[in-house]
Amino acid sequence: MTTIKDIAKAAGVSITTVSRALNGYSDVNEKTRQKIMDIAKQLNYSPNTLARGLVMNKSKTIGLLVSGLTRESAKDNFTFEVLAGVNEYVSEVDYDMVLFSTTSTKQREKTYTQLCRERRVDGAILQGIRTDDPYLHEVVESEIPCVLIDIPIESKTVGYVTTDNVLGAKKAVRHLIELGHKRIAMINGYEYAFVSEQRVKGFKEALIEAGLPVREYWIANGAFREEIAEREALRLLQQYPEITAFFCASDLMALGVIKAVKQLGKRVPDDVAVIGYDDIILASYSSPALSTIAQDKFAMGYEAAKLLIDMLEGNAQSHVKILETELKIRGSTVKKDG
Amino acid sequence: MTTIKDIAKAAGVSITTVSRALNGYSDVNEKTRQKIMDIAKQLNYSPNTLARGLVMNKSKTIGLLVSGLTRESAKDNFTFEVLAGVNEYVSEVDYDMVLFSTTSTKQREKTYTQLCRERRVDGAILQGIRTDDPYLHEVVESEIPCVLIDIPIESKTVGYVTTDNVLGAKKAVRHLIELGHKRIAMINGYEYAFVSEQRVKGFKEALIEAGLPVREYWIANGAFREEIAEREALRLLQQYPEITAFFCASDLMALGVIKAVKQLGKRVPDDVAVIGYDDIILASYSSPALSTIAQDKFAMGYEAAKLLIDMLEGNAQSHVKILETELKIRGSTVKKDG
DNA sequence: ACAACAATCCGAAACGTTTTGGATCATAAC
DNA sequence: GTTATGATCCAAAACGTTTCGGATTGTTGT
Repeated sequence: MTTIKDIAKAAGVSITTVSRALNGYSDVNEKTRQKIMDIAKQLNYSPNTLARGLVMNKSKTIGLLVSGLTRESAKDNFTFEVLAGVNEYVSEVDYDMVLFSTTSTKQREKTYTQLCRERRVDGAILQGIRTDDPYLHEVVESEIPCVLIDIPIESKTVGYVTTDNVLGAKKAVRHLIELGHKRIAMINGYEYAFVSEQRVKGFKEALIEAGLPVREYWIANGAFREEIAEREALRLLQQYPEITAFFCASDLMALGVIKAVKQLGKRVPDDVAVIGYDDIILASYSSPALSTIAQDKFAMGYEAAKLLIDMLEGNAQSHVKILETELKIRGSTVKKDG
Repeated sequence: MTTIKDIAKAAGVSITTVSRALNGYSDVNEKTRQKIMDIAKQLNYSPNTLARGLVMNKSKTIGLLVSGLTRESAKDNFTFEVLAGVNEYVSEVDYDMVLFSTTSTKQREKTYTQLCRERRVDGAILQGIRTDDPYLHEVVESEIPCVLIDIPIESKTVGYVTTDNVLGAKKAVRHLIELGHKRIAMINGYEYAFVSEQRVKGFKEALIEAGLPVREYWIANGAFREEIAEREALRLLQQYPEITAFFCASDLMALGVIKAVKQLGKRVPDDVAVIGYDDIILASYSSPALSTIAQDKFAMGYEAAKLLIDMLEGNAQSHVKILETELKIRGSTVKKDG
């Protein structure tokens, strides 16, 4: 592996000059620079990022900390698309991305902070972690710059990107109401998710706006899991057969709800309408296709990376980025007659 | 950030001793070791991997080179699951993974090899790259240890993991034949994919085994893309209405074929049976649910990482790992009557 | 002729580790 | 009493880069 030293020897200059030539400093003669560049190419030189990182005290690497990078999480292509978005921006600006995950079977004994510090990442993006995750506060309180996805914490070193989940939920519920639904239930995620708080808030507000009663007992938690949502929907439908529509805090749960409806011999959307949240791939392929609130997951990753790197390089205007959501009407919601 | 030097000072020993104590060498007194460990913990010490990597000349990091980490590729959860598998093993053995992708809009001007050498990855896993990708040979010919997914190249530094695609294809076609199909078409991927070569081989062998004619003009390339497969299937079905079944080299293409069949007013599986390959998430959610040859994508990633790291640490028995496939029968194939 | 200045170069230190090749000392063997 | 042995420690070099503070020229202005 050729080093700066080899180039220096071949070019008959000092390593200082080689370094400065390669890095575009102005105090090196254009002719020597050319010569050095040529030799570097000819010797097939690649700089050693470890050495550089060591002396510069930064690695041009960011960490993506995700929880739940499991076999099953493929269904929910959220993580994947965020990852793709992060990767996209990161490679545009010549950073690298290293992936950390907590779901290894033998629970990793090192904390996020330790991981970040050992690997000398310049900053981190956190995706999919619960608000009660102990690591969350550890990271936030450490001085490692980070941006959170869907958790609104802001400080000198932490920012976040999210969507307006209250508004998103409202859009969904208003849509159901416009279709003529008056008896709407909700399957939420779990307590320790910021988006859950927000979406249920939007749900209630939309009902109130329309002059409809808010029935707490028509709100159930599905833990963002398909089967649990199915079970809860089944329970609600049996207990309260008058329900005509479901608003779900995730598409995966909406799919579970659809199963529950079918299981009771009812039809979607004619007997019970269902609307989800996220717009995962499955949403448009299920039958009936799922109406949903679409989030641009790729953009969330992209913007998170952009925000983080802007913060790292000291040119971040703001530490928060709110993205738009969009109502997608498909087959699982339809005008209610009668 | 506390260093080994701080610990040395605090403990009143040399940095050598600290290093050796922390790394479990035997030539340090148990009492001093304890003291050093305590101080290290108390000072919240994390080793600097950059420095370590620099002197040891290895980074305990592997690169995952994927092509096609785009928004759209989420449909095809192949990449994601492989990634999850790689991540799983890598974190089990305390390595790290950095992601490289070629699909950045502004084509990354650096080659894979340069990326690998700059970032000082110890080895690389290549997934989803075509056999005619110029980078492929570059990587294979460089001395960077790597393992390929679904490309059978083997050398002192190169290994691969794949499945038996000939057998897999045979299983699929035999299944169709057993159901009574005699006029079977195939939608393949593209020329520059090893798996395509193999699957079409299996397709033909299965036909011959059963004494059925091989009609080259019933084999079309769908480029692993849903719309292209749909178009090709449409063309074939119009030109040869006698076709009663399709074997597709990927599930995504199979979904396209199903669309084509429906578009012609025919039904799946009654008029035309369709079987895919991969067992992506969508397969079990589409309607009808797609029969397919399942590959354990997570395991492929896991085994690739294991193989690579075994190679790196000099204890790889073999450089190749072949995984099993499994026929999954769902709604898109059914006993043919008449 | 001399000072001032710009252009171009370089030596050496620094970053935080690991490792080599001893040094020191106490104990055991002769 | 001397020597060998083992236990425990350490100084210094090395990894490949960046950068600080100057050194060496040649040119310009007076």
